[in-house]
Amino acid sequence: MGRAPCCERSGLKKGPWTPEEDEKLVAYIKKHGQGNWRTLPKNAGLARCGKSCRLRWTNYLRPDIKRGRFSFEEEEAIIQLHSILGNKWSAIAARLPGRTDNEIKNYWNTHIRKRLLRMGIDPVTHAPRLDLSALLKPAAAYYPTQADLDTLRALEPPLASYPDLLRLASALLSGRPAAPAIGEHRQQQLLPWILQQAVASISMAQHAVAAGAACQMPPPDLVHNTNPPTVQQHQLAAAQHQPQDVVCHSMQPPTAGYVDSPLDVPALMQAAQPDATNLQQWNSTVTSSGNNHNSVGSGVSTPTSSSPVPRLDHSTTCVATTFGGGGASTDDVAALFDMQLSELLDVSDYML
DNA sequence: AACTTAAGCAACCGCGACTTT
DNA sequence: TAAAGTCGCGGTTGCTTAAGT
Repeated sequence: MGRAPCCERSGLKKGPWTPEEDEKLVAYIKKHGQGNWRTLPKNAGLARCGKSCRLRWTNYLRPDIKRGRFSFEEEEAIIQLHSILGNKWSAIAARLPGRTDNEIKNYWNTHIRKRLLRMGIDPVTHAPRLDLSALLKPAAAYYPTQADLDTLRALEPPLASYPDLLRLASALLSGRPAAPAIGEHRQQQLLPWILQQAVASISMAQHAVAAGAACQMPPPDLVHNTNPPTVQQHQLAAAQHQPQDVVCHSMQPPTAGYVDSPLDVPALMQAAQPDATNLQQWNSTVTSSGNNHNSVGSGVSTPTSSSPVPRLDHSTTCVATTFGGGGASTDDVAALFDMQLSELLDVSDYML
């Protein structure tokens, strides 16, 4: 069944198309229709192979092609369709009006695939690479506002440099043997709260710095500092210099809507050894400032607050996702959490 | 300002499926 | 029925541009 590749003929041009070539191709197809790609280039006066012409037309020149950034809805559709169809880009494109298979394929490889990997989801099987369902579900319940994301993204040093926060989160999620057991349900409920605290803490610290406060913490310009300020230090500094014109929506550990009984904070602090002292101070600062509504955090959102931005809704996104029983150990999850907390928050690409 | 690196995207290539002779 | 021809798909490459140093 041998067949010579159509582009092997000598003298045919390759590479980027010129505006003149585009014009010729469009004019010909408008007049004669697509017809026979093999004979089209010759008839249209193009020194190209038919394959190249077809590609140029279907991927770029076709009048019904939609240009510009993929919408959140389109991205959701791609993920869902891919979970069902796999790498059948043409089949996926057929369900997304105005988008080409090539465009979807490129977008998948450069954006979606990376994001799924960051979230611990295998982009091929759409299953978690570890058993992260317990992490992803509460993360999905937290809807960062644009202000939240701006705060986190502008953070110097980055969020990952806050060992106290990360350690607390890891301890809570791993349920270390030395600590009182923390139920899976509680762990799921705690993650959004931890993320909220991160945003609030950082925001408070930044307000303090902006106010030019003389405080007990090192200056924020610590990119190269091997000992970045602790959350506690930020909190202490911020508590002394709270602006009065902003309101924090929620600075308390989750109650209604999140947990069905009060948090046992001392037990959690015990779980967060060896930095329990720092964390206890930090946490008490956080919780005590929760009721006065004078604390800082211009955009800390609660699950019930309305958010102006598209929401990362895993219940929709993962509709066709199979959460297999990964069987990862709690240490695995803790290690992964240490590494990926900040990345789990990186949903800024969903912002328009 | 110059250089390096990374990201995005258009285009190419090889192959398989389908159609025609 | 088999060879030849055509088309379309998916993987990959390489160019361009933006961002970082």
